[in-house]
Amino acid sequence: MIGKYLMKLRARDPISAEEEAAIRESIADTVRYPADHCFIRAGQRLNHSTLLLDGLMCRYKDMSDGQRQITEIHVPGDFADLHSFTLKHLDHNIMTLTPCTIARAPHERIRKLCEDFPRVARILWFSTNLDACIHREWEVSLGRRNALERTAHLLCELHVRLGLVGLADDTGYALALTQAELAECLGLTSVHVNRVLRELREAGLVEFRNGRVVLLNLAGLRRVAEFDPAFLYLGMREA
Amino acid sequence: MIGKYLMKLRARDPISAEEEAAIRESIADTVRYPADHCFIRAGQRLNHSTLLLDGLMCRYKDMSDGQRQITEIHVPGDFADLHSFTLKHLDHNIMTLTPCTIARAPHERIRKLCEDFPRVARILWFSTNLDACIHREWEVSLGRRNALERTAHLLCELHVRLGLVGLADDTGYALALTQAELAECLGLTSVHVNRVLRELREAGLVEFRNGRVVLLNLAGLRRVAEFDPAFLYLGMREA
DNA sequence: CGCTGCTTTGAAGCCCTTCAAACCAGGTGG
DNA sequence: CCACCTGGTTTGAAGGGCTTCAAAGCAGCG
Repeated sequence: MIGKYLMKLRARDPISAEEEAAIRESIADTVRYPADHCFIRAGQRLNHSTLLLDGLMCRYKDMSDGQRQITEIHVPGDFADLHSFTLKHLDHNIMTLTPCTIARAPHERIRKLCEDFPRVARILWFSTNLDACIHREWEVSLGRRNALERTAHLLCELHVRLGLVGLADDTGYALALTQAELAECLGLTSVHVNRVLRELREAGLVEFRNGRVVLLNLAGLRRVAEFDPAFLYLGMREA
Repeated sequence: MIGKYLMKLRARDPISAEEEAAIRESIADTVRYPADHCFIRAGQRLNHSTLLLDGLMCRYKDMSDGQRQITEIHVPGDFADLHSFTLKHLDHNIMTLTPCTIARAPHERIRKLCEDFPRVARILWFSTNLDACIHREWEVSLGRRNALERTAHLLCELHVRLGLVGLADDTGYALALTQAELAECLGLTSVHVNRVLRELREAGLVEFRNGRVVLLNLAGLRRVAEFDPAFLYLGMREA
């Protein structure tokens, strides 16, 4: 059930059988949400964290004029709000983009898990730091990359992150996002995202149609984005 | 010596005398760096974390064309690279913006501190999550706010963060940044930052001259930025 | 078979960049 | 003590990338 999560953890750190069992025990129940469902609001007091098992969700902030900025996309195997364990309420909303299955881990159980297994605590801490790495890379995209590079970069990022949990291969991956949602990630308008996607398609790099990203030329796409996956810390970190 | 750090922690969580002593013991030594000195490079293996005692520093990423994006500014009392405790190497560089005094905490001591004091561990974890909150707010600025709002927002953020450690008051604060460095935070050119600062000055909101931010109309500045300090988690989080 | 939501395209305009040059203050050496 | 240099600030003019506004096209679905 939480196999994708363990798969992702083990891509970066070894996990013993005992640790795995303890992690599994921290899950209380699983729930299904429909698409476009905002299930965590900024400021709301939280006492559990949400592990995404299936589907796509995002963190976002609303502007007063109705615009929104998505600050991170979550793929299966991500803890969408593990940071609420220390923050207790969030500075942003979280919503589903597609129908989702999630598992819930009460903060009380996470606390016990961390105290019993300090190494697991560091791994959980690491995973929230990884969210910050993704945020930083988005800051670079939003601040310094033009629309084409920025879009290409996001598609590369999602390719790697979905690949880690077996949901992407060399040919591409399923991505049930609208162009408007992409625009909300990229700090662009949906009109311009549409033009950029056309440009990427006509350049023979990538095609995004009917909820699927088809990689026509991955090396070329990465070159356009100047994509370096190092920010995702794929290898083992300890000696 | 690490008084500003404790001051900042206590703005958000109570710290007992015993915990304070343990935190103090995790510091090995203090060092001084000159201005504009890059002392941590992306990818470099790290075995200690850097607590900023005095001065300003920043995290930044370089682009291939020589541009850079600053992803966060650090003020005294900030752990500039506490995340290296779990990441072991960083995805970005860290450099001083002014001459700085820092204290160094070996990862080995942080590990012991966390295992002996799980509550302190959660507070340290919280503080890296707070960096992520700041990153998210910058994503919103870079993605959705125009140059005027974005600049105003950053000046408001620094006002609050410096105020927390006694380095800002109602009249303003010292900020030894160049307009080019501001531009690197804001995803703008220094030319445009200059024009925006003039606009803020002529609107009677804020004046930035000779390394000092003079607040002429804080309420007005916050209104322009639509600044809400909630993302900095100033209050106590626990019941 | 006509909604509804998403995609696509065109035309006009604006915010910010680029390029260029003048200005200014502080520090250094003749 | 001033001439010079250097790094930062300021301003102008032109251009471009992205937005805005508008409307047509298209697919899935009741």
